[in-house]
Amino acid sequence: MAAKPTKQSPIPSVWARPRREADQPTLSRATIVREAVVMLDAEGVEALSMRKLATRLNAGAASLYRHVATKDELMELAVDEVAAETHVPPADSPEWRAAAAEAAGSFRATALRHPWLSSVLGQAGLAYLGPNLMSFSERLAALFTSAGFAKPSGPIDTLLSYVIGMSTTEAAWLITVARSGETEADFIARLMPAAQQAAAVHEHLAEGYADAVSATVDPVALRDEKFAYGLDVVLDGLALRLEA
Amino acid sequence: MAAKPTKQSPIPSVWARPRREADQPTLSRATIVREAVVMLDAEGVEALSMRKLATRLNAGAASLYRHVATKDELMELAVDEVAAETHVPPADSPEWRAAAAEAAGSFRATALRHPWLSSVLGQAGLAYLGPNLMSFSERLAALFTSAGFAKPSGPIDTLLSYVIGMSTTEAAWLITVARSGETEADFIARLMPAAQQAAAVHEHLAEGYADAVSATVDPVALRDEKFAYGLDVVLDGLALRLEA
DNA sequence: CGCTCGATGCGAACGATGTACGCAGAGACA
DNA sequence: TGTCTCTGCGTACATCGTTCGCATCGAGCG
Repeated sequence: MAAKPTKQSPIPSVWARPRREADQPTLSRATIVREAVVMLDAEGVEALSMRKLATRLNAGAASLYRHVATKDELMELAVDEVAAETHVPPADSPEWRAAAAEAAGSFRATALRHPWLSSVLGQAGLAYLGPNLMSFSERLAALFTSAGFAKPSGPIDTLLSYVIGMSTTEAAWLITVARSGETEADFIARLMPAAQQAAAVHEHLAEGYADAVSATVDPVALRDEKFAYGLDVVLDGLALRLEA
Repeated sequence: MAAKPTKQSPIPSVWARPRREADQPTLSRATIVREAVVMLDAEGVEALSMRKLATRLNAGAASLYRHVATKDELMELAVDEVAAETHVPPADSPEWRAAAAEAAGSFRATALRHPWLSSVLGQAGLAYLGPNLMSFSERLAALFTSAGFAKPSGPIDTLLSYVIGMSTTEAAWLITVARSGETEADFIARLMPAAQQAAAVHEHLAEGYADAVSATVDPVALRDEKFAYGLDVVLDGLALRLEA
């Protein structure tokens, strides 16, 4: 609605009156959250303001508050919205390790697809009660109990902590890269001198950086590998617990 | 300096002129960062504004920008400031597992002491190059290489990811609790009905919540235990890698 | 001793933000 | 036709991060 009415209210005619526009359905919690996610993906967390979001929806800023109590609440809804993208294999799959690995990878993938997610997860208002995150946990619980763990909360928390921690770090890195406007490889190349200088005092770190400089490989593959390594470590540790 | 001069510049007398106050040394990057940490600890991340911080330092808001380029930069400095509180045992300690566990616990402790840390870590501007965080990594690298790992970056990233993930979750929870003004136990009690209802649809989760309700134990001890479990899992996984 | 100069502090202002208030129109049901 | 509820929104307020230009200070130098 509201196809920008002119400043002064004009002739009070039915025809001049703004008509509900059919293309943009109506303002609703769902449309608001969906558009918020689009904006967050496109411009990051600090570019999302209630006013800009409202403008995108052909609405006034105050209108949003009819469907959403507060911006923080909007954020929680946005988190749960993208949580729907995660995928956990069914519990009856024969190999629990592969299933857990796939669930973990799926979480990481959505966290990297929506890098703002990680910044928001650390914020206060717990979105952990949202239906989609809930069902993610539930499916993990099903997976681990069917795998033989007596109490699945231990494995769940361990796996999720690792995945969240790694994804947060990666997402923060990706945001920084994106902000530079360069490709990841170029950004790394430009950052190396400073990093090396900062690491020069620390013998063990300097060694690692020296390696990194020679390896001009695909940075994406490098991150994938790093994630896989830690994931394997965690799953190994869990497997050990399964035999007792 | 500047003990609030009166609005109109009064009689231009030496005695009326504001004098440098000796008790509050001077405005400097160090004092600013230190006070910022105090405010963050006391009132959380959203309560820290440049104006309020300046007022606390008997200064004008604009003055802060002589020592700090931007608020984001201040935050990075604050992160590195508290990173100095972490502790890693010397590399030559006989038992690398105990040493790694102590380092991890130390990180978690400071993350819980400064719950705003986790929210900021997920934010963009990488503070990972700060000197204190650097030396934390360095000491971890020393520890793991001395333990026998060929390339310490794998274990470091794995361990840190787990610790960061778990601490972030815990800190977010603690912030929510603190905001309620209740004790953690009371808050849990008040939250249980809603959580149970939300979990009711999910059979495996409902089970876990049923457990939690009967266990009216110390919530702090429960969190400690949860952290220790996951930490053991990670260290077991790493130990496995050491034998190959 | 007097002058200059760079460093430091800050009042005021700008644009943007999240949100409260109260009115206006629209559809439902009497 | 009249009333009531729901939805949209113009306006306003307090607060925010940050910039600009000026005032002040102390050190160095002639």
